[in-house]
Amino acid sequence: MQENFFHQVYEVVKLIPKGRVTSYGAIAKYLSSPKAARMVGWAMNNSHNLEDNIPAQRVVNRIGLLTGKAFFGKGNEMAMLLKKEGIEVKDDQIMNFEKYFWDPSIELAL
DNA sequence: CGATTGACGTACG
DNA sequence: TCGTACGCCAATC
Repeated sequence: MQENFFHQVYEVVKLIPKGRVTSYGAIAKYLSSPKAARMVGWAMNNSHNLEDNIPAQRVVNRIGLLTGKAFFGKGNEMAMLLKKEGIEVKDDQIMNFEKYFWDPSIELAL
């Protein structure tokens, strides 16, 4: 367990199961900072600089929109990765978002 | 070193 | 119900 907010974000993101997605707010809320969703996004941006492979494609905004797809390359690689995991993505929007939603505050909290 | 921005979300008018 | 303001913390200008 790390006390750094950023590091905790990375830990949670790496724990996201394949074929599931979560939101910045859900992670922020899990870290006891519901309004710190922006920091989660920032962490994802910085994650590209990390050696660890952070599945940032599984992290989207609260409505299931792939807001950060532009950071995955020129094409819609982010949407493609999600589709490969069995997630339905239409026009950068995850279909049945609630169905694929993975809430750390529920899945990890005991 | 001070001000602004940023892969968001909640609160308030 | 819709629109605007603020908070979160670090990085960048």
